[in-house]
Amino acid sequence: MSRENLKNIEKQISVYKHGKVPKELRIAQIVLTARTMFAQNGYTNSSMDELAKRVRVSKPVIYELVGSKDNLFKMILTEAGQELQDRIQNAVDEASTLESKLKAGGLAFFNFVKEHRQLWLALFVNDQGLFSKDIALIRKEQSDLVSNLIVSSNAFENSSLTYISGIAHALNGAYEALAIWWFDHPEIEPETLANWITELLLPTDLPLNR
Amino acid sequence: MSRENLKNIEKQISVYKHGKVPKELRIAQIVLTARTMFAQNGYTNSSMDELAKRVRVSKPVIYELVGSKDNLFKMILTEAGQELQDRIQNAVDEASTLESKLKAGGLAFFNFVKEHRQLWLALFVNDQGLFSKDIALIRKEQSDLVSNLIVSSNAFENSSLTYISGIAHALNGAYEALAIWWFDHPEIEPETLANWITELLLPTDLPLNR
DNA sequence: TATAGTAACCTACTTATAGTAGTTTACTAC
DNA sequence: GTAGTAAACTACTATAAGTAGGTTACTATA
Repeated sequence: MSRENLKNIEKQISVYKHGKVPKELRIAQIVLTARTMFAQNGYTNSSMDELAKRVRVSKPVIYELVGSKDNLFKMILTEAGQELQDRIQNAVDEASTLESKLKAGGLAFFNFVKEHRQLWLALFVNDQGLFSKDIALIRKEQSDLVSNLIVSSNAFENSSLTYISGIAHALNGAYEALAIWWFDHPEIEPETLANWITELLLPTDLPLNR
Repeated sequence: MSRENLKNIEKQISVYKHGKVPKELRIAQIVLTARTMFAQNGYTNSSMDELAKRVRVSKPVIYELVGSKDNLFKMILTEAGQELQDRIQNAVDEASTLESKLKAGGLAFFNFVKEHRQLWLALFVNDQGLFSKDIALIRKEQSDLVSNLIVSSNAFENSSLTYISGIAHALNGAYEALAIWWFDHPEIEPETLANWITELLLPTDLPLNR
């Protein structure tokens, strides 16, 4: 991601005294500036007027070079997605056993998020602001429900509350992702889905709807 | 959710010949109409002008009664979130063992999604359109990676590809949710998070970072 | 060194949509 | 039948995406 950083690009640009900068360089500057802007403000709260101001260029230049706000966001999204994917794939490839592959892949993912917190949030999670807090609240309530379930069952009796809270959120994320996946597999019964996740958490040797 | 349906409300409204409808009734009509509109078009692609048209009222009436587009969406989001929460809680309460509680809770969730597919998507997942396809593509690539991992490890050797695909998506959802949760627990190391999910999937009896 | 061609850029607009100021209409109580 | 008010309206502002059409500065060739 961003093989060249913004400082470099702008140094190169400063050479062109009267402001006529070659296309490629200008595009790189726009994309990198936009990436920062989206990370700071999210998609909706970023405006093309502001971007033009930051790049010190008029709006039609932006549109000429990157097409539209949507397209600009998609470029950034796709590039970041590719880097994330590559990093996970490499990590997995370099490990040998299933367990070490899972650990390595997970670690690669969390390291990516750590390095690009704001950007990751803006690109992959939601259009920050507006409703993220409200949705977070609903998620928290559901996770609390799961946490209570786990605690009262003594299934993880030697575990810390932090761990349980994290696992509860992870579990809710799993349900949600499975529900999204379900849109493309509508023939599956709700009972089956519920069984899948239960079985994943509490493995039994009983034959299951797999 | 929607103790009264829209048909009922509009029947009551039709009594008021010259269009002066009591506040409460009008609010109910607006909220229910908006819920349908948001479910159909998502937040961004819904406009207050269109809502006013559907309700056959001028825009200031809408603003007088529900404040703003944001607020309207939040009302609907909160109500739906509350119903979802209640249904899961009831299902969990009525079951006895941990396993049956997990199944019942999961089933309640998936039934809710089934009954309100479009609305659930619009409220809880994303502002449809724009980037949902691009994000879905990235998620799919990552899930494929996980699927391949599972298949090649023979960890689930008697499982169908559909099941494996679903589980892979669920697992990715778990990672993502844990990363979001991480924003509120930044002191935790990436390694710890990666271990948590690995351990969840492949339980060992070794002591762990819990 | 003049000038034709073009890449890069600009000013000033249109369109869409959230939100509002100020006014009018119909029902209600006396 | 008239005063008061709840409900509604017309017509506006502001912001932001996107565009039409024209201008400027570099480049190649005579």
